Amino acid sequence: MNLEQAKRAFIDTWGRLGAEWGINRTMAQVHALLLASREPLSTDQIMAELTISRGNANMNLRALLDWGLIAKELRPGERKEFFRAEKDAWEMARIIATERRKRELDPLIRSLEGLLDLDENKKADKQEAAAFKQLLGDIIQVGRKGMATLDLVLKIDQSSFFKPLLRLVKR
Amino acid sequence: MNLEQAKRAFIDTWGRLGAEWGINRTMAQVHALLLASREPLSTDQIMAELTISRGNANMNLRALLDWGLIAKELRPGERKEFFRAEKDAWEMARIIATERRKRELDPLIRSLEGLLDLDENKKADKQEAAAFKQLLGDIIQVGRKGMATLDLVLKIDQSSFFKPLLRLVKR
DNA sequence: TGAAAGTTTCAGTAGTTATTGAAAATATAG
DNA sequence: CTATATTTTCAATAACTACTGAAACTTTCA
Repeated sequence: MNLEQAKRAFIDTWGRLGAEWGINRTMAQVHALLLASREPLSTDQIMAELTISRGNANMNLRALLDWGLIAKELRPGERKEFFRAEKDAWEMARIIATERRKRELDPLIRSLEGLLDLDENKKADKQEAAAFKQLLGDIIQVGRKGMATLDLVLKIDQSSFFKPLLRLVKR
Repeated sequence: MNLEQAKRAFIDTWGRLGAEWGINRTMAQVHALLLASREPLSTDQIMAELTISRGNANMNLRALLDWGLIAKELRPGERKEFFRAEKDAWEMARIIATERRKRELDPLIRSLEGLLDLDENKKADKQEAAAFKQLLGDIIQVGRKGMATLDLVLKIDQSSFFKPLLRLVKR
């Protein structure tokens, strides 16, 4: 397998991963393409590589920008916009985890918490309500603990502090 | 908000969560319904509660069984099958994490590893190939570390050892 | 063994999400 | 300011996924 094939396979795999975890397949593929590319790419290059339409490319590039996974890069004298991916794997993981948490987990936990203040009007409800509240409480606790651990892991790792610095030096 | 409304809201929220994280919405709703229910429920009860068809109910019940999130329960003298959900939140988390990892993350990491043994035939490739391999290596490392941490968190928590025992005593 | 109760399968369809392509909007250079 | 390059939007449609309902199958009981 040569480099070109390996890159293709990577784009494919990353796309599948995205689809499985609730991220648009094309968005993940565009991300992979930029990750695998030494140089930043223009919209037209991305369209050509992935054989997707301009609209599709534009939409997914904007989504990636919005997540903070890629950045625009302007070349002096060029009118086109180029895109470059954040390439530090830990930083990527941090961004993805933080974004998904912000967008999905936090609202979820908040709405579960909202369910906790139900009032039992009927006497018969009491026992059942207690069991239900216990369940909600446990789930919320697991959610919290999971998030806390994630934070810890992502913050503690040394490479996330040093690699960005290193990259600045290398350029 | 009374208990009935809170349960509805819980089913709704859990369903949304499922959809966001790549699990069939109905599957998550059936799961939530069983979680919120003190008694085990039959297929017909589930169909009625969620207003879904028999086929749909059956499909998603089988999927939940397959994941190990619910169990069949037979009542003496009854021909119908009843279903009961695993209710320990930590055990649930463990099951979901383990299954998703087994089904999705492990194959992913294996295929990324497969990409590592690419051969650079052209001299020009060398440098680019090195960068690409570095990227792959980093991603694999992050994946591994994430999984290891998850294992640790889920194994260490005391409640996952003691709660199942406790439940046996309570019955 | 046959009828009744219950479960599973699956082709067709509904519903949802992603993609296209062309038009509108915006930005740049002369 | 005008022409041109580039990006953005969005209605139409394609592609995909989930759901239904009825038929086939299985199990149980008399």
